[in-house]
Amino acid sequence: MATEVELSKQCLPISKVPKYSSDWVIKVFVVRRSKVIPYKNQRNEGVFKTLILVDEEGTKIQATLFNKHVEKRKDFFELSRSYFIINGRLDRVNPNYSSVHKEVEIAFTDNTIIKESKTNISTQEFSNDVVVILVTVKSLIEEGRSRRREIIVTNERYDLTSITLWGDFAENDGELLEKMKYDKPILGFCDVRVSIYKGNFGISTIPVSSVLINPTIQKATELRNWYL
DNA sequence: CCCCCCCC
Repeated sequence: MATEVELSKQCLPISKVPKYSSDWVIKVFVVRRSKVIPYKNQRNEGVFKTLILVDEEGTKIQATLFNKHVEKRKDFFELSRSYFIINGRLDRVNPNYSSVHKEVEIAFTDNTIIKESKTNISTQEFSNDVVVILVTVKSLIEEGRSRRREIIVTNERYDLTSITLWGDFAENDGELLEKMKYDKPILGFCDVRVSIYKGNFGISTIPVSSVLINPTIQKATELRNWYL
């Protein structure tokens, strides 16, 4: 197994990895990890899990673990940790499903090697991010299978803004934020949707969104300093 | 190889 230093030298940014190739090393930071989701249709049955990863340039990419890879890779991809991915495969995104990257996503093969890195990537900025301070967390609303939870946030101009968390953002992240709300955490939202309801500007999560809690990025530090 | 993309 190559060392951390050797792997770092071989690393390519996602933007430079040749498309549809499977001989490369990237280093990514985990911004989102779904739970294990079972599926069943006419052709296939199994489980999958999706990840959203970001590299040092701020390029985000989705990765899907299918079936045996869910179990095989279960000790990897903790939130807010960095990993080397060696010899994964870059596949074209399936237009039927949402993906955070327009063209490609990562698939895992039997030849793919994952190695945790001891140093986090030094990303200062994620593409499409909104950095705010948490003000209030409202309660979870369940309607049928739908789950949503509204939170109120602010920026340094005191623009109070409503963000609606959907699905597992409402359940998992929402519950975590409920517990942390008095600490006034800084939140980084990536790839969210802007909406106008009754003349009010608001934000909603979508399935490709990610939420970073107290991210170690410049904008978060500036906002924290403003608040203190 | 794939579930969700929504609401007052």
